[in-house]
Amino acid sequence: MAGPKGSKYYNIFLKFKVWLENTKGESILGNGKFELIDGIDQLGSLKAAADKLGISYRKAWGMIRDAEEKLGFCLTEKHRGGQHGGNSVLTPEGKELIEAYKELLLEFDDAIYQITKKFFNKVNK
Amino acid sequence: MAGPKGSKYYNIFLKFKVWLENTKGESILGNGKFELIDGIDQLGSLKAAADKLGISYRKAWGMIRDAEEKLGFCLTEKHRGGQHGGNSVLTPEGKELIEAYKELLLEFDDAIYQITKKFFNKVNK
DNA sequence: ACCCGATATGTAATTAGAAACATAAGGTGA
DNA sequence: TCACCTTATGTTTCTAATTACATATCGGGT
Repeated sequence: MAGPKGSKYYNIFLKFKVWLENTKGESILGNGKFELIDGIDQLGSLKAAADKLGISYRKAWGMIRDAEEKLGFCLTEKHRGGQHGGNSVLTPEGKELIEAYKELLLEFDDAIYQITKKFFNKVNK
Repeated sequence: MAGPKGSKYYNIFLKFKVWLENTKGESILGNGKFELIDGIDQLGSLKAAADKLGISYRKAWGMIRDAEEKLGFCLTEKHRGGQHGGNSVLTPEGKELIEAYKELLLEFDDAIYQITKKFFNKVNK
């Protein structure tokens, strides 16, 4: 809860978001894409990752293309055809990126907790 | 710059955003509205603040109404008519809020700086 | 009484973004 | 060679979010 019961900011929350951006100010990838990439890592296919997140394959595919295009290198290695129709796995760079991002989130959560507390303290009389 | 020249993440940046949200997951106010409120504080009128931000009066007015509605208390005190047509000033609560927000941003910047350094270190080979 | 400039607000028009639809292509095993 | 499943991608349809347009109100000063 954001503040003590009855305070002005009771049940109001401070939220935040982090993402990577290029010099043009375009978003390269944020939480949604990270989750998708993580899903590919876990499940071994874009289709399966998309299903897990409840988004269409078309959308998921576009997300990956967009991210890789803007980064300038590939996060995934795709294979189509074959016994199971195809599959996708992370490149070493992709793997590195999600690992770093996971740690980033942890550290962020920590920092945020402190800052949030201070904010509501100040604002709640 | 995000990393050393030639590194994979050269000219890629970590960005963030903070905002207030209610229990329904609706955004109450973020950076745009804070800037507007700050403008009102500095310039003494919604019109002037809107002009400063390059947005229409109609839009600015809607932003304030929306924020106040969702917060459940007023951030501004509006007067219409009179010698100069009218004016708006911040309520004590409004003033408090932008002050707290400004400090919040500073602390956020600080945290981001630390975390960013670590992130790009890990990800740039 | 009227003018001015700012607040107040409904409605219509435009745009952007997301989701849905459709279809091709690739490779392995039956 | 055909079936199967996944990657690959263009096009179109919806929907949500902005922006634009149009007006009304208010009160001090001239």
